[in-house]
Amino acid sequence: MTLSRLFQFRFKPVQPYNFELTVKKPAGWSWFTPYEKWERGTVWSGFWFGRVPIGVKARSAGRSVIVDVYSARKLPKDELARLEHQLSESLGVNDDLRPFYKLMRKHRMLKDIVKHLYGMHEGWGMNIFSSLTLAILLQMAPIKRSEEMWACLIKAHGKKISFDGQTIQLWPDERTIAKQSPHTLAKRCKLGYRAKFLVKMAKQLVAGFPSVEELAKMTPEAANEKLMELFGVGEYTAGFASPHPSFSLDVWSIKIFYPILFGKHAPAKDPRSGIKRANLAAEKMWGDWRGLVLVYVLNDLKYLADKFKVPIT
DNA sequence: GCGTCCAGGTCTACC
DNA sequence: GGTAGACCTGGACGC
Repeated sequence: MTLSRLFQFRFKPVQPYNFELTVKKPAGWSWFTPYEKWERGTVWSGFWFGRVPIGVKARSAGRSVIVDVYSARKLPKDELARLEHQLSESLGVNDDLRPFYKLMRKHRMLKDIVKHLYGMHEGWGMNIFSSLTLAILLQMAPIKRSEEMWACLIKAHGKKISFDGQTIQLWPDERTIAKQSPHTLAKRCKLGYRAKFLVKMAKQLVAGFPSVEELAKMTPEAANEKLMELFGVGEYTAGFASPHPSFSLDVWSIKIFYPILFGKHAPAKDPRSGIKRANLAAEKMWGDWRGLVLVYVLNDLKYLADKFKVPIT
């Protein structure tokens, strides 16, 4: 599908702000889709905005971020305003990180991370189904296998969009996945039990579900509860997809956070058992900033491993 | 080469 | 409401 240029948005981020660190995280996480392109300070990416595939070209210009928006059809004014708002949230341009940095600098293991990732912001995903799909494919699998699963799923069912001389492949949308047979999906992309989760969840979303914006207007707890009504979505997956910053620890990240929170390694036999205690300690230590602490830590793991012997594998 | 374990969770049945 | 056990798959590991 070929898209035409629709509009240009210009954002003035609250400083400090680093565009490259924000859209291209050091840990390798992409802005919207694993198949977006990055070249000399410019990113080409895309996402589903409701039923409409959207392409974006974004770059930094001085203290501004310029985003060109591409679409196959014109959007009414109110939709355009919604898109502008969601893009500003996806770039985190309205967030003042200074109180967060003040907090990070108090911790002996975290203070240097501020220097390494200064100006990196975290934003919303633009599409709930894409975020949930990613989280479900991360369940109970080493990262390499998760990558194989999403590569196959996007190749088989993701939409290709072309704009500004680039072709980007999007995550599959919920209407496409809702029509698939879980058995076929499981066999084709080796998704295992996750195929049933994806198809049932897609059907629930097609039947009607709050948008990212509506979830953002809820309290973090209410948004998580709503997300957990979806089949296959537990606390971890809901936290991953929620527009509210969340502190979603899993069996892997608890091993990293245990030394940061308690100064010792997680229980070797059953690391999962420490998750509840770690969540309470993080809330006490960092309050509402704990979600961003998680993002910063996961994007500077090599430093933590080298300097503090934190287990990262 | 073969069997077992387990990984960036969640659901279900059972108590 | 709390808690085992099952769920896909494939790589790592021990023998």
